[in-house]
Amino acid sequence: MNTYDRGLMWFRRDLRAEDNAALHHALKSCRQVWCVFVFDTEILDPLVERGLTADRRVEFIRESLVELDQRLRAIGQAHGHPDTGLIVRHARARDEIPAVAARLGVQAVFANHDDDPAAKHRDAHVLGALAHAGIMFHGHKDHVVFERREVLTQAGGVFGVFTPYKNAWLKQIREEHLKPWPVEALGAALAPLPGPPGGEWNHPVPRLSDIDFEPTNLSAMALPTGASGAHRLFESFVERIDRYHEARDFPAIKGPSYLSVHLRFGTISIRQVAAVAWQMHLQGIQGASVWLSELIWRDFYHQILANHPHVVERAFKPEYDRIRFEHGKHAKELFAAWCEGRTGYPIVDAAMAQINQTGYMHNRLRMVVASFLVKDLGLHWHWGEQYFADHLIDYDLAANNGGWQWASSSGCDAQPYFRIFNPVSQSEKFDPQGRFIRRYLPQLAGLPDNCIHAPWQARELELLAGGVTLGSTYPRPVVDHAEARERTLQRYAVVKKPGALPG
DNA sequence: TTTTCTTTGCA
DNA sequence: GCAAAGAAA
Repeated sequence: MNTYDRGLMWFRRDLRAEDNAALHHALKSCRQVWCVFVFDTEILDPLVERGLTADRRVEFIRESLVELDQRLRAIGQAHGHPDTGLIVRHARARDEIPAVAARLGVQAVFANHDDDPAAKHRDAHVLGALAHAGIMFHGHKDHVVFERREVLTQAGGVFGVFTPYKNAWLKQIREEHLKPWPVEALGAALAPLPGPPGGEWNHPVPRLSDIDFEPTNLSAMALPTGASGAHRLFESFVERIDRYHEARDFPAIKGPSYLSVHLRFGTISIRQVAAVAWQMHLQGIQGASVWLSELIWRDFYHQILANHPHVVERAFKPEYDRIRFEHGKHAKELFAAWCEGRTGYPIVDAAMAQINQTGYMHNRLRMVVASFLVKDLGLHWHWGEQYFADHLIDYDLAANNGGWQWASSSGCDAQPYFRIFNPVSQSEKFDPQGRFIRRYLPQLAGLPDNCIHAPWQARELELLAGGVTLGSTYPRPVVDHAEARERTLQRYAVVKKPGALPG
């Protein structure tokens, strides 16, 4: 009945032991399955070399692996196999997976698709090495609802605009696309960990220090890790999902699901959450429809990256690569001010304080600070993209790149280049009482609501009463928005094709 | 998932 | 003199 005697399940961005496509298929088609996760030195060593050894993502992964290991043990135990669990390695994954597969004598390796260009490159290498040893490699769709070329235009092309993509997605979706891939019932195929307990192949999940990293403030934050943490967040989000459409744009209130990091690392199944959102959408619950749209954006950007991997290096729209951004000494100073949250625009600085202190930023603010970096400071969107990549706990190449290309107007279905956020009106609109600003910029907390969005316009008396001294306790604005806007319109004029109408 | 400027309409 | 509506970026 089994296709294989022995198999290896390789966990990557799918750190859960439920509704997991590759794990399901491994357990179903092999008599015995080992489970492995590799802390990939190809990814981690550069972080160590750059001194970025306090990384919330590494800690999130580590905590989530502890739970995954426990869960695999519990499932094995329920089937009378007491010695199962997760093998955790710290090595170069492209070499280690073939080595582990050979050591365990498996006939097949199972993993879920990862369409990041670097991951695809790594997987191609692994597949080659495995093939050389006569071992099969099975990849499965798991991370998104529809991947690669599953949603296409009537002409058979890849969608480049969101709305028609979304319409086609909604037309195509069926219950069966969201059915879970069960794991628990198949647990009898989980193999005992090799070697003696405590040995190289049978040890607890390493501590951060074992892999040259150090703890962050993750444990102090209200961000629960692992599959159990994801479920808690999802349960509490479902209670307020009917208000999502009204609440999601206001960073001071609890509008979002806060599931992004869990979807990033697969501690919750996209099918599970999309099924709930879709059912509620069909019942006409507006908040659920809007949230489902966000999940479709996620699929959209993943299929853009899968089909147009050049977006990592270049603008989706080639003419946008003609734009000359600032790059001199002054540009670097402006960039440092943006990174450190001292631009003088409170909403921008509060948002940068949020990412710096927590590794998270509210989505409305991601748009605001991205627009500010590109269209107020005149800096290349790659700079901001890289900063987010280094600091966001939920950093995902497809979504982050899509977001920055959108903000810089260079991407698919991006906002038109002349759509330039005004940081003050965004602040007034989405943080009207300055509650978010006060939370992250306590030095401005004493200002009245009507001054907090643009302290440089406040009267001297109000600043004094609020305990604010511009240029000392809080910076003056590093650029004038109206002037910057004019410069940006000039800068972007090069994308206009002669004779063609913009937009 | 916008902003800004100009025009229009009403007082 | 203002707000609403419309056009342009």
